[in-house]
Amino acid sequence: MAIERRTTRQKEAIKAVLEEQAGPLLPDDIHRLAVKAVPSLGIATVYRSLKNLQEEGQVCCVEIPGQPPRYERTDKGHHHHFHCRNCGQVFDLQKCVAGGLKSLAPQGFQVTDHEIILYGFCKSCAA
Amino acid sequence: MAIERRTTRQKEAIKAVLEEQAGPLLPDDIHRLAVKAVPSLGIATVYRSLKNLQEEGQVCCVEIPGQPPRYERTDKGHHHHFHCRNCGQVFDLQKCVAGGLKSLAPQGFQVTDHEIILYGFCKSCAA
DNA sequence: GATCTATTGATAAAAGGTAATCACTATCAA
DNA sequence: TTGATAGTGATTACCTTTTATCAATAGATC
Repeated sequence: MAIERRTTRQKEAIKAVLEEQAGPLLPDDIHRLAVKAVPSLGIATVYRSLKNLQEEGQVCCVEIPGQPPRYERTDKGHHHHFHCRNCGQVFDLQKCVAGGLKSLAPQGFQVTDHEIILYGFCKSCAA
Repeated sequence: MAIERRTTRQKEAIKAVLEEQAGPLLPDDIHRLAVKAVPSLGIATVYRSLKNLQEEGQVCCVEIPGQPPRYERTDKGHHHHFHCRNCGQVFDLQKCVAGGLKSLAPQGFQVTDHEIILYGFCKSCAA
């Protein structure tokens, strides 16, 4: 039998944080933000909830090279990310240049998907 | 005073492996290949040499999201990578669509560099 | 060849992020 | 309200990659 899922303040707080925030967040960021709603929230619960939300398809993992995984809602559609070299924050990009990408692969290679990451300085840090 | 650098069979073997191989390699791959030339080679020496070669600018680090760092020569110029979802190998791509990329960033964002990673199946694994 | 000391190799240990444990709490159907 | 049990929180354990340790080895200079 499938495990009976219960609604808890902790899960709701974690989901709310992911709803509100635009870009992908680190487990630690999520914890720091969700603690405001549920002060007793432990980091273990954040990891557990993220795992569950991933299994349920509500949340997905975003990996920036050399950094631990971040998490974001899956309902944002295909997009890529910008990583600020100053503040470390990750922002969503709206558009995608996927069109020409497949042509980059050598003959015989089969491209199923791709990742584009821009690096630089975000609006606040560039100023 | 700067540290006096000595030429050793170990360092030569590690550099040779990086010369011969096309794509970026994991420290463990480098070790496995270089051991053929210097059977006593330890993994610690691979890490030490990679660190030195990086400082000297001869080698740079390639990071595929969710994977440990790989290393490759710096003399290959600007290029990106293809990661095979089957065999896990990483291949170099020759071309780059950098042209349109800066337009992806929001107003006020300053793009300094970028990363493109294609995923799929390499020639051998697609067959 | 002798000497100095950078380098090595085996190992232990660190670092960073994640998962397991377990007693306690709180959800929810009855 | 009650009872069964999913969920929680603090902590420990874990896992993988990387670095530190240290006695032994081996380049480079004379």
